[in-house]
Amino acid sequence: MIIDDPLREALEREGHRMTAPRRAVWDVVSTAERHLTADEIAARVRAEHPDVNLSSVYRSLTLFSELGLVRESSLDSGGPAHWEPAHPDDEFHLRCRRCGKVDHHTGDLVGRVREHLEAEHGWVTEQVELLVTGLCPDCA
Amino acid sequence: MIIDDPLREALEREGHRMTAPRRAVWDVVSTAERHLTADEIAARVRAEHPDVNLSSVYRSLTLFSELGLVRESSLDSGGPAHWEPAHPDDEFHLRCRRCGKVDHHTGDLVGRVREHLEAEHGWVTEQVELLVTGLCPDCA
DNA sequence: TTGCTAATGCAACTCGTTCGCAATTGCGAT
DNA sequence: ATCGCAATTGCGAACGAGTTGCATTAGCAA
Repeated sequence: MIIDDPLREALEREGHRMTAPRRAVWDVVSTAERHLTADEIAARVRAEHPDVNLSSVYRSLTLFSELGLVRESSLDSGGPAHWEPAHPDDEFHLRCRRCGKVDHHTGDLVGRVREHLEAEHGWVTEQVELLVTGLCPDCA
Repeated sequence: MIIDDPLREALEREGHRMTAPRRAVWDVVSTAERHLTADEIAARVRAEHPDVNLSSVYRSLTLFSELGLVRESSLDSGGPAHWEPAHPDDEFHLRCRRCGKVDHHTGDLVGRVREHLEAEHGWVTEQVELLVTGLCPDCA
């Protein structure tokens, strides 16, 4: 018995249909060990569902991001976008310049940005994206 | 008499030639009141130099970013990249969701990220990009 | 001024992503 | 159950930002 199905819940909440492509895309993204491009997602989806089209993958991802299930992060400008399950935005990205690895890191920095901007400058903070590029412990 | 010419200095330092298109692109970017796309830069350049090609604008911008003169920031994933003069990276971006305005803001947050990651986690921080999306004081 | 090479203009091309449309399919109503 | 219709899909064509190959032009050192 499935006790927690965020995809089904989110779809029903907004009146969208549960379909095989959507299920498959969600399974791939939500269990991926790293950020995937749309192409990579399509490839993994097709291992089980060979007929799923790339456009459907894109459409699913777009919908999921509107539903708050996934997040698009264009770490390298120019290249294809990468997708990851949504996470609280006090988590940020660490990208290693040499090996390309992307880590997540959690800190209170994002919360501090929010407080500071709101109290001192009147900005209402909705989303914070923090990307740190450098060398990971292995490559340093 | 020109007392400070970062473009000429940077070009000479690495053995590149000073050309009319490069001069014009640099003038536009370095005096722009906001971040511009390559297309917008080309349009402004052509007001004075109608023959400058879009590819030359792209090539100039790519070179300038290697020289550390400009920075590419892909604030909206999907859309065209925006370009701005390079600035110290303890300055970060505030983008208003409603009016689209992009402000700069300086704080010690970026420095703190750097220290924390280096001391506690062994990461060598080279570049920090921080983008805050929300509502500016006018739109809130 | 000359000569060599970097840089340019132009057009064709790449590639990630989107769109139009006919065929399919989920799912609420019957 | 099954019907009917709108949502969703697959497919291919289109789109737009950015890049590249190549013949021509033009810096700049000698």
